Amino acid sequence: MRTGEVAKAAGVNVETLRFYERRGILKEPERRSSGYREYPAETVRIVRFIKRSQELGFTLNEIQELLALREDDTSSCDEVRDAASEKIVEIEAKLRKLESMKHALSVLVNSCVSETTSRECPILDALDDNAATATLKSASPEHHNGE
Amino acid sequence: MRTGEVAKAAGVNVETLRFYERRGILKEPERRSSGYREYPAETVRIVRFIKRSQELGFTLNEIQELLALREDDTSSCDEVRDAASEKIVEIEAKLRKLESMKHALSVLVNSCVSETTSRECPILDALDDNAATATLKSASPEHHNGE
DNA sequence: ATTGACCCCGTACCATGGTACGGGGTCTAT
DNA sequence: ATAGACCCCGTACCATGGTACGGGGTCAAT
Repeated sequence: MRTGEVAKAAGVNVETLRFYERRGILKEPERRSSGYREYPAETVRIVRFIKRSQELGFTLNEIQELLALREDDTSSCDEVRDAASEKIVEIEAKLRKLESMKHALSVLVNSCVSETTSRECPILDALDDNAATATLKSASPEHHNGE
Repeated sequence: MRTGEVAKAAGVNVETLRFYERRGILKEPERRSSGYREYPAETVRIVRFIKRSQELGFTLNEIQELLALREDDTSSCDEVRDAASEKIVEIEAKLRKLESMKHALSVLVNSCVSETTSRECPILDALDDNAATATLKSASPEHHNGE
């Protein structure tokens, strides 16, 4: 497939493909004698994967790691397994946060349905992971500077 | 609370608070006669909410909308309910994607445990939402340019 | 009344993730 | 053989979400 085809099928800009290649997230495809890139069909799926992953809050670096897990025939199986497990943990954390966010919004919707005014804001409540009390303590220097 | 206190408690930079204020995502706090900002304790929770939401792939604009849902006493309850419902739908979509991603990684981990080589990459599979066939069709101009 | 920790403000800069531009070759169809 | 659609490359630019800087005022303790 040529760049335009891949781009269209994946719903991205042609430039984006070039960008991903420069970034190293897509590996360099074959070239025709003319210099045109010739992508394997798989590329479309990879690009979609990237886009979806981004929507879920993964950075390109993280996505690159995820993609590295496949095609990692050479390196040890243990490494791959560990890396994947780590990602699973991250994903589970995201799932929990989303769930609590969803819950908060549900409460909001319901309170809204039942009464016509006067609801207390559940949004912040539900997203305190250490809950209520933490607010007043001011301490706990929990940097999540991570990555 | 003063800026430094809020920043520390929320685990962000002081500059970030100023930035959020400029951006309009945090409303302008009271000022002392000296010009010092005097934040309500609640601000800490708001800022944490922002940070967590970002990790889940929400943009500051979206987060601003979410925050607008609380404290929307003035406007109609219907509006708030609708907006919240909309967000819930978005969140559910994210949840599904994360689940399928998690599943893909689990498959990877398991295949890795059982055999020591030769696994076919489940990562891309699991994240095709329209699955396999879509790849070869090239058509379906499904822009998710969203917003 | 001065030192140190904190706050103010404006402005500049940074990384990430692209997008756009523009001059040029390629490829197919007429 | 020439137009129109596509591709190449490099470089510049953009929005988002901050961070850093620097010159200056504030505040509490000594």
